[in-house]
Amino acid sequence: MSRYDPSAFPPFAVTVDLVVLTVREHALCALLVRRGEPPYQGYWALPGGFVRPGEGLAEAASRELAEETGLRAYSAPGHDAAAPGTAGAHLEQLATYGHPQRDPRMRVVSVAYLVLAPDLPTPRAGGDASGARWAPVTELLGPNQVDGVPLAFDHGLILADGVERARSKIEYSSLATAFCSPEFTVGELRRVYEAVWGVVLDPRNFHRKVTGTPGFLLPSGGTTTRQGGRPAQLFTSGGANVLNPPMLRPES
Amino acid sequence: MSRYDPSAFPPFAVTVDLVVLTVREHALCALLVRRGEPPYQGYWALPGGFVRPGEGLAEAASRELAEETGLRAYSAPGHDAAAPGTAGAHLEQLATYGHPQRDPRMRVVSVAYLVLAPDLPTPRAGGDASGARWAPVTELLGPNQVDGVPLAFDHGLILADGVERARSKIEYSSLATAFCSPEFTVGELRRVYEAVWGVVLDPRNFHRKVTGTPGFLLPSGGTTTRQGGRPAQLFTSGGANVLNPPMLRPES
DNA sequence: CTAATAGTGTCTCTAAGACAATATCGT
DNA sequence: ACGATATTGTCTTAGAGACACTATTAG
Repeated sequence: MSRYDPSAFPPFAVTVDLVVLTVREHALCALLVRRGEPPYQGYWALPGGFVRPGEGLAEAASRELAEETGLRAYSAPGHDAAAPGTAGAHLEQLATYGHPQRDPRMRVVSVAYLVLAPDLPTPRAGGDASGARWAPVTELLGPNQVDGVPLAFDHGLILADGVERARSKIEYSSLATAFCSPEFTVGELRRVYEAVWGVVLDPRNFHRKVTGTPGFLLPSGGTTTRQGGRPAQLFTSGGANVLNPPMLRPES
Repeated sequence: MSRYDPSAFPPFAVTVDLVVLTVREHALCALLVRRGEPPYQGYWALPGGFVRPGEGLAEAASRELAEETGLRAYSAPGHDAAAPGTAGAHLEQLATYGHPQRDPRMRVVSVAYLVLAPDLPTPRAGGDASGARWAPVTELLGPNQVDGVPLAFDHGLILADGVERARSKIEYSSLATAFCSPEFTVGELRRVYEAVWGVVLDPRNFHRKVTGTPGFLLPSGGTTTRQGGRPAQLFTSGGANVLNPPMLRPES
């Protein structure tokens, strides 16, 4: 068989799976859906589905995200305005999983995408999922499980990779702002870092650092007192893709 | 159609493409093969090929690498001993490319892998390739081309992503040692950084930095004078996956 | 000897971490 | 006033970059 012979290719199914992360109540949470049919019926799984003919991979991920959560995603550059009543979310490709036996029925290659979203109302169940929930990732990692039951397929592994990507990427990019509303305070951003890394940060050093890193934050002019205490300045993301100097994770 | 209905999936072909990088004569070079058949007949392309039924993705990448170069690859953890007469190479997944029209004949999703190898004898042409060569990446990037002709398919984009991954990953990992022979000197390692980043580094500060970073280098005891001048200590890779503090790319 | 590369030391400056102190709100 | 959060400032220390200097080889 020649290298690119189109008439003799082995048959594969291609799916996308989504690691959708948000910060809720000071904890990093992942979106799970309950499978309504075999295999793994009744198990919790990552949202996802088949890539359609003629549809790009990121496009498929974006579509599945909208179907299951109503979220509108923007890929890395060029933040599309979100439609009214919906919120924007960061979307990027994570990795591809293609172990021959990862699906018991047939050969499935799944391209996983990572989505970072601000805190949202409880997800709506969409598609074939018979339920959806946010679960704190600390409960899902380790022996990956929900109430003692692991996630379907290799989704525990995919989730772990997604969480690790998010934890490392907020070090050297302004991606942590994707977990915040369009306007946010330094304190809110700090609580995002604390939740994602699972650490406690010094508010004074954090403030000096983020406001002193070029391109990280843009003052929007307003102030808010929604956290109580002295009113805090509001910022929007400066959109810098790479932070210099980077934010450093403690205890390393 | 339900989310994972195995009887109604759209047909995809799945391939692997390889971005194989090495440092030759103080330049970062990529391995290209010449296509022997349409489409893009006569164009230079990345090595690659179909994933076989029952074969994992990394396994397919490893097989294609061996077929086209004789290189034996090791995935990130657990460096397998290379077979006699062959050299080991680092292999990791890069990204997946699935634009619906990326192959003019049919729907092909390609999982790209990044391979970092020490300098080697000129590659042997294998498989259907009617030729193979190392090309400096500085000539291939920008308006991606070889002698004014772009690479086949979207391989220019894949190559650019692979080079960027290599450039950023040697900052915070000991991966640069994958470009060196098993035993190497600090000067040889510095020339790797200079070639990959396209910069000139201060030999004195570089020496202080790499020898002072825990887990980066292990003294092997021997010395060599293969560079001329005062004999240099030989080191092996310390295997640290994450460098702390990281190597910093100048001019940022 | 000179040329070349290896390796050490010294100085300056940036920035991280540990705090003290002040500012401005809700109650 | 009190408690909470925001923000500024100060001190100490680690580490990056510039660069003088010494060490050890080949020719």
